Amino acid sequence: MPASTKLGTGRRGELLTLACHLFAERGFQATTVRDIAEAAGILSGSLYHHFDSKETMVDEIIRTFQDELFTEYDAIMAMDLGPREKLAAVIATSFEAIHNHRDAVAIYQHESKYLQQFERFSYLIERNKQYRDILMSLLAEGVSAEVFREDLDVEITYRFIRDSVWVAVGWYHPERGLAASEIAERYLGIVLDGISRK
Amino acid sequence: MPASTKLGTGRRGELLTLACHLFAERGFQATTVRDIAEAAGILSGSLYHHFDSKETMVDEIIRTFQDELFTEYDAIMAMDLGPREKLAAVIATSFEAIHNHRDAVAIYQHESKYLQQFERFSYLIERNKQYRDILMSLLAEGVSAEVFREDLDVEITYRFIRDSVWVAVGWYHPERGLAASEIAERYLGIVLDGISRK
DNA sequence: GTCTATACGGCGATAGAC
DNA sequence: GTCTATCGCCGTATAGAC
Repeated sequence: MPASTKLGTGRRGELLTLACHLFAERGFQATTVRDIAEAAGILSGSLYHHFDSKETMVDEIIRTFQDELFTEYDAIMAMDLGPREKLAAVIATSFEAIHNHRDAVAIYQHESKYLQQFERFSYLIERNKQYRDILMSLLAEGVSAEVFREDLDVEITYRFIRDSVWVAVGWYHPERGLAASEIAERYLGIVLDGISRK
Repeated sequence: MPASTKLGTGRRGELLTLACHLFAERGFQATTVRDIAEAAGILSGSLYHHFDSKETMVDEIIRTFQDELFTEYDAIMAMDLGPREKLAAVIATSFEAIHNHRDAVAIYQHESKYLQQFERFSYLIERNKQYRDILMSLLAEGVSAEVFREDLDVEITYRFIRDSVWVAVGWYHPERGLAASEIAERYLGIVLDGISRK
């Protein structure tokens, strides 16, 4: 499946996909409405027939992506698995999201801090909390269940996993390398067992 | 030592420190020369008595920081230590850089990709190569010396360490938590031995 | 659904007075 | 070393014709 396919159908969806690609590549602020219009072969004024503003575009892109992603996380959390297996599934799902929605992940990764300052994007803060709850609860549960080290710093480990997974969007390009599932597996190998020889 | 202290003395250094802070907080593009001037209590035109352009400012900030950082890396690589100890020292030095030069690290972290497109900042690409050489050689040496796992994916591990160390600038604030050396130690605990209970 | 034309503001940068 | 004043450009967004 190509990246970023679910941004709606028709002309609106097409324009959103183009915008998504440009936002991911150049950054939200650095991408002008004229850039987006040019990529679509129209003039900037015509964009406003489809969207209220540039902010509306990025809003819709991020919302669509996050709604799908967290639906998948919820499904994993509802499964009858141990914390180690759930953590593995969450991480695998994250790498698959990078695979399937690379542009949207990149936008979220790079523009989230900037966009959070606007009321309109307050849901980004909610989603951050939700993601934090997922990872922290899995880590804590894993420590209790004695599958993770008893001296694990849950807070630092959470941040460490969160950051190191999502920044992979900066270098992971499935078409020129490993599949998402293989990357996830190797990543898990490091996080779970470390790089030291036993 | 407070963050970002070595940006020169006198008025020029003061202005650079202010700019450094704003660039780190709001981003390079989102920070206007008027913002910087206002923070300094002067008008935007007056800035041009000290600097050619906004680009000159960020250039000087990044160069100063990187020159110091890589001097430290070079010193570590020249020491008579094994790969595991050198890796530990490189990582500890990186966390100390986040501690001592948080703003400069944030700027490098967030603006590097954007700035690299200008010839003026081609040294950023050189520095990336240099950093990659340091980590990759340590990892490869560690595998040969049988201190790291023989099946280690050196390329992925390099990216993983690079990314996860530097993104810590987004959340690590020494004044409200652990010292840099303690963070480095816990980080190393995860990377070297993983989170699984043995 | 797109174009023409344009408003309006903020941007980086400059020249010369003080 | 700073201020006054301003230039020229480009940003988002709008109104109305086609």
